[in-house]
Amino acid sequence: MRRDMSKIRVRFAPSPTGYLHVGGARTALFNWLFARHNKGDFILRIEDTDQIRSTNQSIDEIMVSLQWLGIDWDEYYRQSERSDLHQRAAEQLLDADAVYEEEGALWFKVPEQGEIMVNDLLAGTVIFANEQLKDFVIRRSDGSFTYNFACVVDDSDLHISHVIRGDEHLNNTPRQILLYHALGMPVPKFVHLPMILGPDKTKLSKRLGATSVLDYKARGFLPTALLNFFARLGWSHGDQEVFTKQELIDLFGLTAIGTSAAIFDEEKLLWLNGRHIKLIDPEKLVALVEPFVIEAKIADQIQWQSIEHARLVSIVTLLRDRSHTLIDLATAMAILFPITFDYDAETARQYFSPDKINLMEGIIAALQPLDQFTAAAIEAQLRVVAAEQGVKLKDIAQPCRYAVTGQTVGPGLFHLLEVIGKELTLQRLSDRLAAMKRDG
RNA sequence: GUCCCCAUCAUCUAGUGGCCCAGGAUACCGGGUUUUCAUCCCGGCGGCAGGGGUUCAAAUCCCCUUGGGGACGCCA
Repeated sequence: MRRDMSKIRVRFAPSPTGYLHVGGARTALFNWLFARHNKGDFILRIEDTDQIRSTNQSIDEIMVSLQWLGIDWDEYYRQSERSDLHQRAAEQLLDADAVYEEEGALWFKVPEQGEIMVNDLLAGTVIFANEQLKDFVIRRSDGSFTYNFACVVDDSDLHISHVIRGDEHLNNTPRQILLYHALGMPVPKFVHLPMILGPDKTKLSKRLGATSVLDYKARGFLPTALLNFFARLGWSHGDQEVFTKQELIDLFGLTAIGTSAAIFDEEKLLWLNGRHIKLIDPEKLVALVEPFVIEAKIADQIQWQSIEHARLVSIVTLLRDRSHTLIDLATAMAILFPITFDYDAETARQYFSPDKINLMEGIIAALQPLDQFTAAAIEAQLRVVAAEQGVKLKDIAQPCRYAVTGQTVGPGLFHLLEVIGKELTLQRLSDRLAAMKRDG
């Protein structure tokens, strides 16, 4: 087989012992961006040599997570299916007298003297003394191969050009280099990424929870926002904060990666998600928010489909300015559906007091005759009512808004009413008026 | 304990010896715009961990201290 040896080939090599968390996702992203930027290959290799802890469910979840993020791979391998390769390499070391057997396990002999130099593209040259490395197992007594060994054999066999991985692997690197040398294989370039720490400043762990990529999906984050956020944890491009996926690919480079660990700050992610929600095509936003509307039981499938598509596009365009997540957006969309609001007693006293009955009647009378229920027409009519009643526009707008949306805050009222539609608007206003008369 | 890595506002970061008595972003606090809230715009708060060097000049280079993190498995 011929290969272009200069081609950039990187891999993401997760162990399938749990879900994909944000630290792993960031590592995957940096590898992927590096590959895509350089027109190289991105390989997904599942490191499932720990047969006890590895699960298929975990493999599925990792793949689903990556797919959702939009990180696609060019090749896929499972380390456990490559044991023939590992076995041959082990025998090669056995023949070379580089390993010895003890209690059924195969141990690699580390020279007692000397030192091993790691040339990391980020950390620079790091020197390890052999004496503190100690011999290590490459094949367990059950016949399976350990991480350090399988990793080296696979990276070598797959012609990985750059090993881009978390900082916590830096200490493994001298052992791996020793293995490359013993196997007579070329050593790839190493890039050890600074870690992502939790809010407590310790290593992100699966035990801590809430760091799963899929959790962020469920909480209404956009994959592009997450990608953007992950990229900015350690990587930067001047003062730019918001990046599209394509910009990330175009601009990404190893030299712009920092060296210190970063803490995962959800506040900023929330802000960034809001920015991406404003950036995305409204048509796509409609499709993205639908499952959240259904999930939250704001509307069922039938009700959702009963709304004209154009109205859905209009409403998300109006509502997205104040949405940080798709859940925010879905929640705000409740006004489109025939639900009853829980009017807060105190707020209702303010807007629906008996002295407001004339006002409410005026609003209804003004909107009732409109044939074209458009924002412009609604605004014109409501301004007339305000003038006639001798009050400010807000004194009309707020009671009207509260009656029709159950909220005191929201998008511009005229456009909002247009999207909600004449029927629902008038029905809600009439219901309120009736209640005001009854209670008053 | 041993080894390794790291060190600019609370947080993410720009900064590769002079352009920096340090810039941007989030958060927070004011103000403006608006029918409300948000968005948006303007302003404010806030940092080069400490100490030694090197240099005409250091956030930037070197050393030490301190602090933080990681690794020390027949886990990955």
